[in-house]
This record gives sequence, structure tokens and C-alpha cells, in this order.
Amino acid sequence: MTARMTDLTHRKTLPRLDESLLTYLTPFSKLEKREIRSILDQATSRRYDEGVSIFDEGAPAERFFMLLDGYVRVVRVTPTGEQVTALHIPAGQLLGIAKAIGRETYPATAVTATESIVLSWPTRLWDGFVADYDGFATETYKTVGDRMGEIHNRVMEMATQQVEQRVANALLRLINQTGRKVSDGIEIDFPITRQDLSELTATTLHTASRLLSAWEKQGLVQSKRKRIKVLDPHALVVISQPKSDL
Amino acid sequence: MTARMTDLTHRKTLPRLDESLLTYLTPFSKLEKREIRSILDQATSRRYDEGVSIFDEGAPAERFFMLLDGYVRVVRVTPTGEQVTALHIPAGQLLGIAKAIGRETYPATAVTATESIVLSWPTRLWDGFVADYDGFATETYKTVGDRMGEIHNRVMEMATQQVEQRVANALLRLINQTGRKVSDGIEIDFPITRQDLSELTATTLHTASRLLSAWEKQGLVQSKRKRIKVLDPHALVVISQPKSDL
DNA sequence: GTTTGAATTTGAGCCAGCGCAACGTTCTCT
DNA sequence: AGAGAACGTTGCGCTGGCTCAAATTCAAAC
Repeated sequence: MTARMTDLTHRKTLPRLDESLLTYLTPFSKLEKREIRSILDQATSRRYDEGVSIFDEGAPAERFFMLLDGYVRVVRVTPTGEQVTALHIPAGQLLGIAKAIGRETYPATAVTATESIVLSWPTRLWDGFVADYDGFATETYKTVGDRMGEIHNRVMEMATQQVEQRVANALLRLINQTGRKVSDGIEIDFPITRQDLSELTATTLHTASRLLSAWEKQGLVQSKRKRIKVLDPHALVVISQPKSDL
Repeated sequence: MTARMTDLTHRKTLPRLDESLLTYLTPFSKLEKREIRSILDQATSRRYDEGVSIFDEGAPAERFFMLLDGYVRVVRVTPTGEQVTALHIPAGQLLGIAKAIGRETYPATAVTATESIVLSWPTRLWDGFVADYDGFATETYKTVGDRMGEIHNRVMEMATQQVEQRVANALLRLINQTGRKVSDGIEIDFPITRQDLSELTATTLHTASRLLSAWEKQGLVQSKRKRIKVLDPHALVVISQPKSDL
């Protein structure tokens, strides 16, 4: 649970900050380059190892963050210590924006799924950004809405679908959001254990493991330790569909 | 699925619009009376019968709404027709605020749980309200955040708790949000069927019915058709807790 | 290269809760 | 008042997926 500091000008780790890619950062897509620069100039950059927390549920929301590179899991922990993953955040998005929804503390814990580069600003700058840059708030709230929709979808899934369908859906979502095309399929771009997958689908790692084994035998997926590659996405789509009566 | 129009000045149905109660309307708590009046003057008032939809998932978000009196269920329907209730909205809150989260269409369906009085405005007025009234946006986003939190909690519950615990939790939430104290307990303030309860807890109406029967035998609750009264909230709290090892 | 711990696989048994079905009760409408 | 619909109850059998347990594979650290 440690994280190392990198210095702010460590260009090598910030390849995406190329001019032409600034608008790739979700909250900035409506802003002018000059404005974006001004916001970025006030940021602190930091590198996190895989599997460390960026902020913790319940802690005072002293900063807000933007994921420049990597992937982050948003998780919550039950009183009994079980973890539940709410969603995955891809590079280019804000996180920890408690202020945007009127909270003083972070509503969940953010854990890096890969080594990640994260910008952050003190929360006190938030109101200024919203006031000064028109599109900033709009884009941010779109993000909030999208996440709400995703969580909402999770509720639907968990309420109506079987475990097999949920796991198939989770894999499809992961390859859509974070898939990397390789020779014979699409690979999930970060290390993911059976346990992670089970926390994403509200099942046990045993069941997740069994499903992956079965699918591997059928040639739908290939998986090594912490790596999953989907060979036949369409077959997964079929599985993910609620089975209609024949 | 019909709804009757009432005229705008039908004071009898708008008892809450008394001066002293204006700030009871969540989005207005930070505004001056004059400002609130100005917003309300632009609203259309309408009465809905119980069990009708105010707006439907996927429809263009032409208006946004405020629930003046009554209760509304936010539901989504699966391709196979199963309903899942995401949350309940009490009087005083906004709903259908697709614009606030950058959506062009309603992300879910809103169904009245009781006869309800609803104000509405054309969506095109939204940006003006946000720009003209400072606290309006803030309060609105707090509401969005709260709902996000609630849905998030639902995901946690469904992922980690047994049906019995979830139903107990749902009842507790309902009596907290909408409970009315009566002589010997707390009654849920609107008609609720076993089916409704099951859609709230991702189970079947059969299981919900069995649980209520069991609890009634133990004297924890009393229920008539469409009415549930909780006699012993504390016992429900105990049930809702994940059972620790003895 | 060996040790150690994390990740994964697989088996076997079991039970919460679902599906189905039948029946009872209470409303509503004419 | 009677018919029909909506709502609620309860029994029974079945099974998806959980729990418990044990063995195996892999990776990193020493």
C-alpha cells in the first residue's frame, strides 16, 4: 500500500500530454488548449504502483484526481471485509470528485488496477474550475451520469441475470472498455484475477474459475494467471443474453 | 396508464406551497423566496393517479419535474419484461433531470407509488436556472450524489447479502424515508404489494410473501393487502445484519 | 535453485431460494 | 349482489451456485 512520487516534469511517463491529445481527457473536450494548459499547470502528477489505493472511502476529499494512464477500480468494502467492485475507470477520466456531488468525503475507494499516472488538484480549486471554464462542469456531469448509468446497469444485471450471464457481460464490458487487440483475440489490458472478476460479478472466485475453465475448453477464451484473452466475443454475447424459451 | 390534468391554481392540492415551506423543496434550500417564486411561476402543475408513469425510459427528456406530494418509484424494465426498482423518490425532490447529467433521454421510468402532485418545466429552462440561481445547481448535484450513493448501496447489498437481509433492509429504508408513526408501530406511507417489495430486493414475490408471513407470526410486522406496518424495527435491524459467527 | 505465498483448479455435498401450482382473500366494477 | 380481477398464501421439488477442502501451478524473492 505504498506509492512512489514522481516529479512533475517526468515527461517520459506523460506521453499523452501531447498537444493533439489534450482533448482526449474527458473533462476538457470542450475547452480551449490555453484553458486546458492553465488547469494542468496547477496539477500535481504522481505515479502509483499496481494495486494501491489512491483514496479511501470515508476519507476527507482533500483532492480530486484525473487518471492520465492506467486503470482504476472503484471498490467498496462491507463490514465483514468483502470487496465489491462498482466500476472501472479508464484513463482520461476524473475521479474522486466528491465535491461535484456535494460530498465532503470520498464515497468509495479507488484502487489502481495497473501502474497508473494520476494528476490531482486540491479540492478548493474545484469551484474555480467550474466557474471559470464553461464546458468543464458539463463534461464532468456527463461523466457522473455515465457512471450512474453503469452502476444502474449493474443493479439490473444482478437482479435479473444468472452468474454465467453476468460474468460473460463483465468480460465483454472489460474488453470493450480496455481491450487490446492481439493476433487471435482481444486481451484485457490489465492484470485481473479470478477474484477480481468475482468481485465484479457478485459471485465467488470458485465459480468464476469454473466458468473460465469451461469457456477455455470450448475455445471461447484463453487465460493465464492474471490475464484473460477473449477469442470469440460473439459466443460470449450469446451466453450473456437471457436464454429465451426455445 | 392515464393521468388527469389539474389546473395550475388548484391550491387545495398544493398545501406545501406555503411560504414557510418553500425551502422544504430540496433544490431550493439555498435560494431566496423571491427566486423560488420566480422558478415556481414558470412551472406547470399536474396531478397523477397512483401507478401511472410520469416519464418513460428512453423518451426524449422534454421536461424535468419536481415531486410536490406523493411518492415515485424509479424503475427499469429488462428486455424480458421484468421490473427492477432502483429507488424511491420522496416529495420535495427533482426527477427526470436528464439534462443535469448530460442526457437527451430519460435514463429510467418514473411511476407514481401514490397519487402525486408534480410540477414540471420544459428542459430548455434548465440551463437558465443553473446559471441564474447559484444554489440550485449545487443542491441538485447533491441530490444526484445521494441517489448515486443509494444505488451503490443496492449493489453492495445484492452482492453480499441474503434475501432475508435485503428485504429487512428494504423495509427499514422504506419506514425511514416514508414511514408514518401509528399507535403501535410505523407504517409505510404508500400502498406496496409483495411484488413491489420483491422488485426492490431482487427476489420473487413468493419469497417476499413468505418472509412477511414469517415475520408477522413473530410479531415483527403486520400487513394487510398493500399495507405494511413495522411493529419492531429493532428486530428487523438485527435480521438485516449479516449474521456473525457465534 | 529453492522457498514461499499467491493464484488457480477441481471435487463433493448441501441448501437458500426459485419455479410451478393451487387455492384463499379482498377489492372493484356493474 | 355477484362476477371477475388483483393480491396474497403456502406446499413441494429442484437446482444454481455457494461452502469446504485439497491439490496444483506459477511468480517473485531470497
